[in-house]
Amino acid sequence: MYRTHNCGQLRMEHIGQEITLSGWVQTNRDLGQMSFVDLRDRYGITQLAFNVDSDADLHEASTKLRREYVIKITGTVRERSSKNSKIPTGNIEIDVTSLEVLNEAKTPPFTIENETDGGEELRMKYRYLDLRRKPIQENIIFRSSVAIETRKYLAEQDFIEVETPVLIKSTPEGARDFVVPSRMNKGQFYALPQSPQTFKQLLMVSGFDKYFQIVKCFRDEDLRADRQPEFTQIDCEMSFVTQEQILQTFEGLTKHLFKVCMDVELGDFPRMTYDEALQKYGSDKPDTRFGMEFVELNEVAKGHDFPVFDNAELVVGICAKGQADSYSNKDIKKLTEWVQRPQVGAKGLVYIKYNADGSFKSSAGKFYNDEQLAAFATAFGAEKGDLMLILCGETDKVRSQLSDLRLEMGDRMGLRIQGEFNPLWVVDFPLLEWDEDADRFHAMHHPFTSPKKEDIERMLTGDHETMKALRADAYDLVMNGWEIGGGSIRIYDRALQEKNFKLLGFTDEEAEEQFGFLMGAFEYGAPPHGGIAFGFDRLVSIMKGAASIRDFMAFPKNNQGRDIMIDAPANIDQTQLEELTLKILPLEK
RNA sequence: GGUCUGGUAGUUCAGUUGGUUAGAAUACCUGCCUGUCACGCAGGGGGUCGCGGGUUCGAGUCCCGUCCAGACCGCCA
Repeated sequence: MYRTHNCGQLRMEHIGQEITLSGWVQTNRDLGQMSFVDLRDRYGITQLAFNVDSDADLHEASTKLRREYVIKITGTVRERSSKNSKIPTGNIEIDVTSLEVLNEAKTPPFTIENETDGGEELRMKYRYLDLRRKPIQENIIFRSSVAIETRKYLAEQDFIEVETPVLIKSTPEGARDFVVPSRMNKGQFYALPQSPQTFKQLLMVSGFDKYFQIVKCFRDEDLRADRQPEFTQIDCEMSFVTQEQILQTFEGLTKHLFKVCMDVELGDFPRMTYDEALQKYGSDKPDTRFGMEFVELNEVAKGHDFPVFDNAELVVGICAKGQADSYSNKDIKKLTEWVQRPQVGAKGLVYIKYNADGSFKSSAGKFYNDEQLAAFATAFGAEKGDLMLILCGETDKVRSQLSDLRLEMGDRMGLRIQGEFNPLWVVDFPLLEWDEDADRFHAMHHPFTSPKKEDIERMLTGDHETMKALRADAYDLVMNGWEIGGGSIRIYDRALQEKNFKLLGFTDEEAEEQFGFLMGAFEYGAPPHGGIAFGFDRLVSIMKGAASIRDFMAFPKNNQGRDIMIDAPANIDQTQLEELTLKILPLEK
C-alpha cells in the first residue's frame, strides 16, 4: 500500500498512529545529526523527521533525498516539539521508521514553490511541473468545483447534458474555423465548432426542452491574455421561454456558483440597455465597480468659438473625484499622451481643474471664462478638488476612447477593487450592425438571433434605415468590465431566418447550402427557444480575480497558438499527406 | 498584418559614456551543524551575453537583419 493518509490530513488526533505516506520531496533540511523532509502532495505538506540516534542508516538515507524525489514512508505520528502555525499539519510530524525512494528526479528547471522563479515560457514548457505548484493546482481544482456545481445546479433544473459533434461543417460567418481534412472523403474538410449553436437549436426542435453542455469550442483567431484558440463554454438552450426566464435561470446559476464555490452572496443583477451602457460607459461591457459615468457636454461646450468642440459630433467627459491636486501640468501632459497612443487613438484631451479655492484651470481656458467653466462643473456635478477630463469626436470613437480613459483612471484611483463583483445584464442589443468596409450588415450576436417581437414586422418589410434600428432579445452578462456570457432568443421561423440571411449578404443558395438543415428543421414544428453561453475559462478566472485565463487551463497555448510542451502544431509526414490528398505549398517569404 | 517591451549562469535579474578576468540572488554540488520549517555557516562548480552580419584598436553595450517570448491594435458573427 502506498498510503494510508494524504499529506494534508494528519492532526494532533492522529498522534501515536502508524501511518504510510507517499508524495514528493519539497525540501530537505539537514541539521547534521537530524534532518527534516517536507513531503508534499496536492492535499498539503507533512514534515518527516529523521534522527541519527533512532536509526543511523535511515538518517543517512534521508540526507540523500533531493527535491521532487517521489518517496514512500512509514512512521508514527508525533507531536512536534516546536510547532509551525503556518501549515495545517504544523503541530505534528512523522517519526519515520522506513523510507523507500519510488522515483528519483532531476533538479527541476524552476523551483516548485508558491512563488516560483520560473518565467512564463519555461513554466509552459514544463507545464506538468508548473501544475505541481500549489497556486496553479488550486486554480485547476477550483475550476473543477465550478464545473461540478454548474452540472448539479442545471441538472436540478431539469437540464439535460448532450454532447454535440466536434467534427462539423465550416461556415464563413464569424471567426475563422479550424479545419480537419477527411481521409474517407478526399479533398473535403470538417470544421471544429466555434460553438454548438445550430446543434443546440436542433435539440430544441427535437423537444429536449432544456439542454446544457460544458463544451470545448474552437476559433482560429489571434490570441490574447483572455483568449485561447480552444476554450470552454457553459452552453445552454431552453424552449418555451422568454428572455426574462433565461436571465432568471442564469442569474440563479451565477449566484449559486459564487455562493457555493466562493462563499460570496451576489445581489440581484441590475439591467442596463445596450444604448444606456454605451452612453454612460462607452462600452457594452462596463466595469460598474465604480461610477465616473460619462457626461455629455454638447450644450455647454459648443458655441464658444472653440473649433475643436464646435466641430465635434460629441463632446463627452468624466469627472475624476478629488484628482485636481494630483495632476500637475506634466501629469496632464502624460495623460494626454496616453490617450493619444494608437491603442486609444484620441486626438487630444481637454481638462478642467476645479481647484480647492473655487477657481478653475483648463487647457481650453482661452475659450471659456470662469462662469462658462462653472457650467461645465455643474454639468459634471463636480465639486472643488475634482478633475474633469473631456474628449470629443465622432460619437462611436470618442465613447470608446473615453471608456479606455475611464478604466485607466479607475485603475489609477484604485477603484477597480479585487474581490468586489459587480454583475449586470446588458440587454436590448441591436440585431444588426452596418459594416462600412464590407458594405453589408453583420449580426451583432449571431445570425440566428431573433428581432424583438414588435420588430419582426418591420424587419420583414422595412428599409435600410429601419434595419439599423432593429432591436433583439439579446443579452450579455457582464462583470467587472468583462463579458462573461451572452445569448439571445432565436428565430424559429423559416421565412424570418431566410430574411435575416439575406440581410447578412447570403444568397438563397449560400443560405440553403450552409444552414438548410436548420431552416428545414424549422418547418417541422420548431418551438420558440433561446439560450445563452458563458465563457467558462473567463468566468473562473474572474471569480479568482485573475486577468489571464491561462492559469485556469491545465495545458494552455502560447501567444502564437503553440503548445510549447508538446510542440504543436507540427508537420505531418508525407504518407499522411498523401492519404489525405494534401500538398503543402511553399511558404511565401 | 501592425505597435511596444524583453532575450546575460539551471532560474530570476543587474550590468554606468563602448574599455581589465561579465556580477548578485536563488538553485545545484561538497563539508560542518540535534528542532529546522525561506534553517544556518564555510567552500565550490556553473556563461556561445538568443542567432547572423556590420561599425570600432576594442561590442553584453552602438547599427542592420533575423528568431523567440509577452502585452496590445487589427481580428474574435
